Amino acid sequence: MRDSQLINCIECKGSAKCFKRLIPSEIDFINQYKTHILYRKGENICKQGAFASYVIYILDGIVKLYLESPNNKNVNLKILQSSEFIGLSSIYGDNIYNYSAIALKDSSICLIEKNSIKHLLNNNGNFASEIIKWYCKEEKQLYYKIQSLSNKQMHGRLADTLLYLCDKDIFNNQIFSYLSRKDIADFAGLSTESTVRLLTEFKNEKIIDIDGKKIKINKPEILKKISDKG
Amino acid sequence: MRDSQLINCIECKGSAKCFKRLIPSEIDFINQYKTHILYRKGENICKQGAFASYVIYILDGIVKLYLESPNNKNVNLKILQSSEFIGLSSIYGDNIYNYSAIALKDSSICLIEKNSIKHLLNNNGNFASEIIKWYCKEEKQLYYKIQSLSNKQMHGRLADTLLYLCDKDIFNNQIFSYLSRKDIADFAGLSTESTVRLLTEFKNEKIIDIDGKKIKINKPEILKKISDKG
DNA sequence: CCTGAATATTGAGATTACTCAATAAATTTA
DNA sequence: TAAATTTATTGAGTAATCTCAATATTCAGG
Repeated sequence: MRDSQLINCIECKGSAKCFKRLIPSEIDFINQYKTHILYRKGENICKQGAFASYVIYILDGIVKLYLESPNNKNVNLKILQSSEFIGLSSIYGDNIYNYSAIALKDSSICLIEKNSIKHLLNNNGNFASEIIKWYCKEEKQLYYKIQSLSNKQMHGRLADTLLYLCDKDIFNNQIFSYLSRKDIADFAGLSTESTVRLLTEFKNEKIIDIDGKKIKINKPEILKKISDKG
Repeated sequence: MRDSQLINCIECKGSAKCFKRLIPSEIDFINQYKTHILYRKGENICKQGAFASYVIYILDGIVKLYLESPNNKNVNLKILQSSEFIGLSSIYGDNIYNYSAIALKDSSICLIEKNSIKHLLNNNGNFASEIIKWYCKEEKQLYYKIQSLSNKQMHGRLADTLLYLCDKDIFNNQIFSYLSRKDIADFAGLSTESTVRLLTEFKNEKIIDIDGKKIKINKPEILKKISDKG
């Protein structure tokens, strides 16, 4: 589904902070090099290892970013929503996506030609600065993830995952309705069974409430303590 | 030890690619906002959680970057050498270092005022682009690390670590003389004892050669296979 | 060159977390 | 709505990896 004609960058409401740093002629420029697509729930938006000739921008939707391994296990990196980029790093580097992304619900996506973004980066330091800001945040999250995965055991890792997925500043509590137990497990780096067992344990200790797929944190302080202890 | 007077950015030979994108007046500018310091082996160059008011640039040396956890375990992120930055992400973000760095041998370091870098980023898209290039590479490495830590078991993780540390394009084979078994363990996310046992195992299978601290890969194909299998 | 401290190695036992299998619940499809 | 499929849950056994303790080796300082 393609409708570049219909959606115009100039009046686009889903515009990220960095686009606000562009002057009108630059917005016009980028408008020529983008395509708009609707992805259905469950569809792959990008595939780890595939050629990356455009940068993906989420206008509206929920997308799961994850890494695939040869041994057929996945790690979930993060959930992306409106106004977020996928595949920025393909601008430089290998011309290949470093991760896979899948739509968790129908999602409205813009594909932007890599070279047009590159052009803007070279010519507009303000725009580039915003992108660098994005990388700063991103980097910090990845460090946090590495720390969690390598230094903590099950309880701590699941606590980290729940604290992330229950963060009100990022998600509304609907997010769990899009996630399976395996999704949660892949965030925490656990097997699905271990995840289920631990969730029940947390529930029995009244740390969380479980209602079908919905999970709610009851005692964030305790969960934070579990996260810190590892 | 401080000698900004002596070392001048204009004729500095340790200059990274991004600095080559600066015009003379900009180099002059940055020259005013930097300090040069010598760190001795074993000294902390930056500390996770500490205020970050400058960006650190390695003129010459070997530096270990690592994450600390509340539960007193470390993960090693990477070894940095000449012409590399530390703490770039503090430019935006929290004003705090997200990791610690320690000198593995006497290292010559430049401290550059954060705001002067920020100024250049905003005004020189070419410079900013080089920094973004750096982030692209960085991000990829971090993904690889996450994948290794969360999807692989001991053998695969140690194989990844050895393949990294033995990479001729990055290090000469001296690098191991600066690393303890615990350092290697912290790269692979293993206990020191498990690391030692596995190294012996690899040695007995003639996959690697061990001579004291020095480690050499004998059969890279096999090690890669172990890495892939996880 | 000797001595004390730090690092490396090995073994045994304990713990963590996984896998496999069976069952239950939820969701989709016909 | 019923059947088929997928997802979630639970239990039991097993594999992976860690911890602790003992010993050996290396390294640094006097």
